[in-house]
Amino acid sequence: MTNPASKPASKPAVPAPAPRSRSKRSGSQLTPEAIVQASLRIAARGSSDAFTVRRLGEELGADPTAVYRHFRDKDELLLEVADRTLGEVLDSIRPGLGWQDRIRALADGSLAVALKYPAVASAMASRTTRRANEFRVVELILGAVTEAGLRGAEAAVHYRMVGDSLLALVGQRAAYLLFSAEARAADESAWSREYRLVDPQAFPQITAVAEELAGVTQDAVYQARVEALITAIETSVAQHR
Amino acid sequence: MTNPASKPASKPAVPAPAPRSRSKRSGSQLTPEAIVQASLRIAARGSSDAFTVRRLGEELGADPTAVYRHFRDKDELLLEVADRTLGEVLDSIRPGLGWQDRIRALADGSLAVALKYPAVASAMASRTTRRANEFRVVELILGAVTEAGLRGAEAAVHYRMVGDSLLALVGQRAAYLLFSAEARAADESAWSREYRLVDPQAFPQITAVAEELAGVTQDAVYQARVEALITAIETSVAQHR
DNA sequence: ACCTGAACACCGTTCAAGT
DNA sequence: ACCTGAACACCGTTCAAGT
Repeated sequence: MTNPASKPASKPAVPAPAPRSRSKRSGSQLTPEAIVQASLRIAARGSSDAFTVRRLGEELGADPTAVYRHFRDKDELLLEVADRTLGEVLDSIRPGLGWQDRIRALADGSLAVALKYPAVASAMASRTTRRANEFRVVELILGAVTEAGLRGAEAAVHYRMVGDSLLALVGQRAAYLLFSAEARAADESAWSREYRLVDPQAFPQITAVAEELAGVTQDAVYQARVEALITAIETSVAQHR
Repeated sequence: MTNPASKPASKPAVPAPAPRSRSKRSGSQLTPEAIVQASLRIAARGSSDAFTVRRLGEELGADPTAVYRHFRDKDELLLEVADRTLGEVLDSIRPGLGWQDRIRALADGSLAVALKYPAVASAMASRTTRRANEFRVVELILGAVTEAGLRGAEAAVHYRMVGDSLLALVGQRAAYLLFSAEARAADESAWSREYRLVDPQAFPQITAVAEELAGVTQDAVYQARVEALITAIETSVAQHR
């Protein structure tokens, strides 16, 4: 209902009268769907292939500017692509879970999809698609906080807490994946080396846990952040009882 | 001091012995400090002035490429500028607070500074400066989680949870501030209008709290996210007792 | 109706040339 | 030793021209 590619390939099995002359010239023949699919392929290549409209034209075998006949600008295309990836997230969540596990599954699925299409997740960290699948995600989170026991304004603000936090969390991970190997190496050396060489007088706390700081994994931080959201909901429920 | 025409008509009344020949030609005479200060001025102008090296050259009254004599690339300059803004955050935290209020003060200060220099906060949401003031922030957060009662690996992972979450939170708010007015309006209309027009059959949860969703303020979400971090630390302390 | 391709107004960065 | 300015390799987007 909300998807723009609403033309349903409606020609049935009966032989089409004219084979729709299309391979004539440059073979392009664009559709919004083809553009979205090409965008997803490029985004899935991660840092090895930038998601630019010129690269997109190449992938489509068309002039770079041809996409402007189907999308107002690159941002509108990005919103559509992002909503498509949200569909992948939703499809990955199996039914029948309790509210805590539903949030965990949403977080896990979001992270997996964000790492699959890092350019999309990184660009969407502060955005809202306002498209079909986003409404489904909102419904999912609201269902979870309601099942937990929150109502009204309390449910609304906790939905926003969860939604914004997950978006930021997976956006951060995706952006990290897009960094140059050099920048990532510098970042990791901070934890593994620089924090061990700090002045113990000036930084006693860092000195005390320098070893443990180097051992913290991204997955441990991810899990702590997701569990913090769940705990916050539980705490709010307990307070409003 | 803020005007770009920095030629100060500097010949004083009394003839200085050797006036350190500098105002000779183009009057630029760059230093790393002057470049950082100019960057902060530009960043403080928000979305009305993009933080580009060409704009920076203009602000300095020098050729845009002159900054490359003092910083390896734009990223290194950004890291230096970001660490400077971290100093502003630290200066805003008054001493003598308990660990919870220390985290709240850090969050409040970070938000204020992020909204003051949105281009910097937005670019740093997934980064680490590895510079002096960042070490001070790490020490502050570690001190808070230690005072709360966490030790070793548990303290380390909770430090990362707090640090990464605050970075993401204020980065999101800063990025939102940089959006075009048009994009912001579209975002707000989602909450105030589109969510009220949703199909009640397909989206019962959204329908139930559509009114409250429109009423959620950014400040309420911000507070919920900060309190979630504090609650997570308290919960972890209670569990490990 | 849709695609092409030149063109525009930007980016960050390099490098030979100036002083 | 430091700054300049042309130049390069990119961006997203517009628009007249093609078919």
